[in-house]
Parts: sequence; C-alpha cells; structure tokens
Amino acid sequence: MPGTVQSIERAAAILRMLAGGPGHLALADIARSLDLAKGTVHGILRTLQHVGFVEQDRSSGHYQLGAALLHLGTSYLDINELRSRSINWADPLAARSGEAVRIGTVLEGRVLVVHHVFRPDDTFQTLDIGTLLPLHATALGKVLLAYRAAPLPSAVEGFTRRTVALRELPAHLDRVRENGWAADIEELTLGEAAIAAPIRGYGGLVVGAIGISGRVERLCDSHYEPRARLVGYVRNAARAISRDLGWGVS
Amino acid sequence: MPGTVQSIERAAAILRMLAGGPGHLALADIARSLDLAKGTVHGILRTLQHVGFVEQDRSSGHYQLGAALLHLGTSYLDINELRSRSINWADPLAARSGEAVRIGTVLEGRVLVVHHVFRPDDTFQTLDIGTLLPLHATALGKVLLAYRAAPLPSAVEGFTRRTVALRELPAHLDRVRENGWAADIEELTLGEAAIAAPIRGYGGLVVGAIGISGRVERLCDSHYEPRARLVGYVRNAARAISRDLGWGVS
DNA sequence: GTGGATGTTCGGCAATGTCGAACGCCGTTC
DNA sequence: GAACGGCGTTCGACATTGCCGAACATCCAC
Repeated sequence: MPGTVQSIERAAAILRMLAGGPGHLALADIARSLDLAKGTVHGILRTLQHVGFVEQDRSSGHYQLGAALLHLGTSYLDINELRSRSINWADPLAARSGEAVRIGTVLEGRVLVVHHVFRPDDTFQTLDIGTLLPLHATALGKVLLAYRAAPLPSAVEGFTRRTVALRELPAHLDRVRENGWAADIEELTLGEAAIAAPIRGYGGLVVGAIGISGRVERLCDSHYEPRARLVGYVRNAARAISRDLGWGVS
Repeated sequence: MPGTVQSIERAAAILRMLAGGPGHLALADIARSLDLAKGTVHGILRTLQHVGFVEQDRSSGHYQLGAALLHLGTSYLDINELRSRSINWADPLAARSGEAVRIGTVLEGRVLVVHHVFRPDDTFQTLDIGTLLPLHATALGKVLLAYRAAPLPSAVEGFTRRTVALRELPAHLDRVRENGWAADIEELTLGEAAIAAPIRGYGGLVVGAIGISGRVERLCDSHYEPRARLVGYVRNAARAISRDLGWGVS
C-alpha cells in the first residue's frame, strides 16, 4: 500500500494494542511487540498523550488509552447513519419481542455493536455498544458473513459444543441466505439464543444486521427452533431500516 | 514541544475536526482549515482509513469518522478506573435520589461524561456517555473548576439568563470550595438543575465529579435552593468513590 | 463546452522521524 | 550498601520518510 503514513499506522497499532491488552502497558513491552526502538515508541506515545489519545499513569509510568477517544467514539455514533436510522425501529422491536435488540456492523473480522436496546424488563443488563463479538458464533455475525459484508474467517474459535465448526460454516451460511435470516442457539453462550436479519443500504449492499437475543426458552419453541413470530418481527424491522437507508430508491 | 510527531498531531487534528463538524467533511475543507496541502491531507486520510479510524462515503468522496474509534472509546471506558470504581455507587445514588446520575472528568476545557445512570422512571432518556458539557454552566464542571482539575476558561458562553458570567466565576468557585459541592440551577437549560461533588483520587487530587440532574422543582426547595437531603446523597457518594480510589490510604 | 469543484497521483527535496546508545531513576538482589 | 537489571527518558546523527505543489481524472453546473 503506497503512500500510507507509517508513523500513523504505528500509532494506531499502539492504540489497538492498548485497547486489547489489560488496561495499561509498559513502553518496553509495546516496543518489543511491535519490534521498534524504545525511543521511537516513546516519541509516538508522547504525541498521543499530547493529543489526549493516551494517558500515562504517573506512578508506574505505564500507558493507557486516553479520554479523547471516548468522545471520538461517541461522535462516530452520532454520525453513523446505520445507527441513527435504526434507533426508531429498535425500540418497537424490543417492545414487541420482549427481548434485547442489538445492531451490528463489521469491524476487523468481528461484529461491532453500534446500538443496543435493553430487554424491556427491569433486570440488570450491561450496555454493550462498542463491544466486539465473533462473526461465526452470533446471529448478527452470521448474517454479515452470509451476505459478504465480511470475508470468511480462516479459523474459528469454539465457545460451546454447538458453535459451528469452520467446515460446516459455508453450508450454514447458504441456509442463512436461503432463509433471509440467521439464528444462534447456544453457540456463543449456554442458555442464550439470538435471531438476526440483514440491513441493506443504498444499492442493496448489506451494511449491517439487526437482531434480538435472550434466553433459549423464550426465543425457541419446543422443537428448539426459533419462533416464527419473533423471526417475523426481526425481519420486518430489518426491512424497515433498509427502506430508511435508501434501499430500493433510485 | 520538542520530539512530538507532527503527522500524528495532524491526524489527531483531522479526527477532532471530523468529530466536531457535521458528519462528513470534504478533503479540501480539511486542507484549508488546517492550512495543509491537499496531497498531504490525502495521505493522512488514506492511512486513517486503512486503520479504520476514518471512512469514506463512496458516492460523495467525503470523509467521516470510522468504526474502529467506537471500539477504542469503549475500551477506554473499560480501563478507566474512575468509571469502574464509580459504577457501584452511581446506581444506589440514582435509586435514593430518584434522579439521573452522571460522572465527569475534564477533557480539553470541557466536562467529559464517563458514566450515566438513567433516572429510575420509565421516561425516555438518551445516554450521554462520551458527551462534552461546558465547565462553567454545569454542576459537574464547576466542581472540576473549583478544585483546579481544569484551568479557568478565558471566555464563557451564555446559555440562559442564569448562566454565570466570566467575572462572577471566581467568587462562584470560592463558594463551591467553601461548601464542598456545586449546583447548577437553570444555567445550562431552563427547567433543569444539578448538584455535584468532587471525587478525589490518590493523594487527594480531584480527578472527577459525580452529580445528579433533573427538573428544578424536584431538586430545589421553595426558596430555589438545592435540597439538603439530595446534597447529602451526592456528597456521600463522592466520598465513597474517593475512598475506593485510594484517597486517604498511605 | 467550459469553468470550477471534487478526490487522486506523482516526483523531487529536505525536513522529518527514526534509531541506538547513553542517562537517571527505582526496586531487587546479593 | 553496592551492583545489577529493569523501567521511562533524552539526545545527536543519519537517511528514510513524508511532505509539498503541480498536474491529473472526474464530476457537476452553468
């Protein structure tokens, strides 16, 4: 890739490393992992600190992510068209289905949750906007895979006994395309299931997915199959959002 | 500032510009605003796009913030000690006071909201984690100003007739320090009030503020003064979080 | 057609950021 | 208590890096 500014790429690599690691990291560790001179990393970190993307723990000297990133992240949410168009439809879907609603896009081989509506009861739930989920073990992710919004993974992680294996994945995705929706039944977490459908943007391209998730008993019938009524709700919401996004208009 | 990597600073400036502007911006506008050559900005944008910090609208060619920032932002939330220590105390405060709770730190001369608990009724509220608020017109901000967590502004914006003016600010902050808490009564939004108290970290330094906000009628008594009961709740929560953060331990 | 936008490419120059070694500091170890 | 190894930090020299500006390809409006 010609013309790409390497100091910025290095800075981004450092930020990703800080986001993935356990809170704070030592300069020397970063330098070692990225195979760079300590002095080089120090210069980049100083700059990142200067712009607020990184903070330094005064006592240990270690580095961690900075507050400015939080604001940039939420600014992204405000901008994001997929999210803003979805909000009006996510709430009714949660109300009708009685389950939590999530909307996701692809980011670096995983599902990025860009919107989340809590299940409409009063149980304690944690907001997972900004969370990354695996593509192959979630209903949202399988939709995105099936409609080529993300490249097929070359290896997959197993979470439960029901997580689909790599060699079963193509056939599985074929069925998703046939049906027009995907399900995940205890493939990521025992006792949890989900149903999702594709959101299409301008030109019919799949740009995201919307789905509900909750306890298996509620989402599935006695045959361990997703309830048709809920599937219908999800697909209708997906279609409505797609329409809002300009799919179908010339 | 010697040794600061200028391409990274420029990249950060572009990101901040995208976050502040209206969604998407044209390359030429960015170049003009930052007084850089178009080619230079293009190279930086291409790199930012490559790392996912920026996305390009295929049809208009304009640039906007990218999805990777959302994940970095929420990673920051997971790391942030102020936030993680606060969560356990914010919920009880919301329950006891019956009002929305927010926790803020300083970012670039404004208050960054790092945690937000909704008012415990079922009215519709929007999550404003990641939002930036003015320092001088919010209870959270006045606490941060009073305890020198942020430098005094050189100019202030007026929002309502009750917003404090620049020349009144020092005396106002003196009173905040005397009391140990701050209030904002219709200074940012008509009909809304707030009460906040400082959160101290290791060594007694004020690292953030916690406060409640809601309708004036509920937060204030008939003399238009914050209700002592609510002030007590807020101060107690602030003290509890400060203790959790290691204030007072040698 | 033409003008003025846009984003994009390219080559040459030198300013820029990288490297590596040396520094100061702190905690542990012997 | 001195010596060691670890940390983050500074510095100067080298040449790689990424800047600039002009030219290019497109598009839209007039």
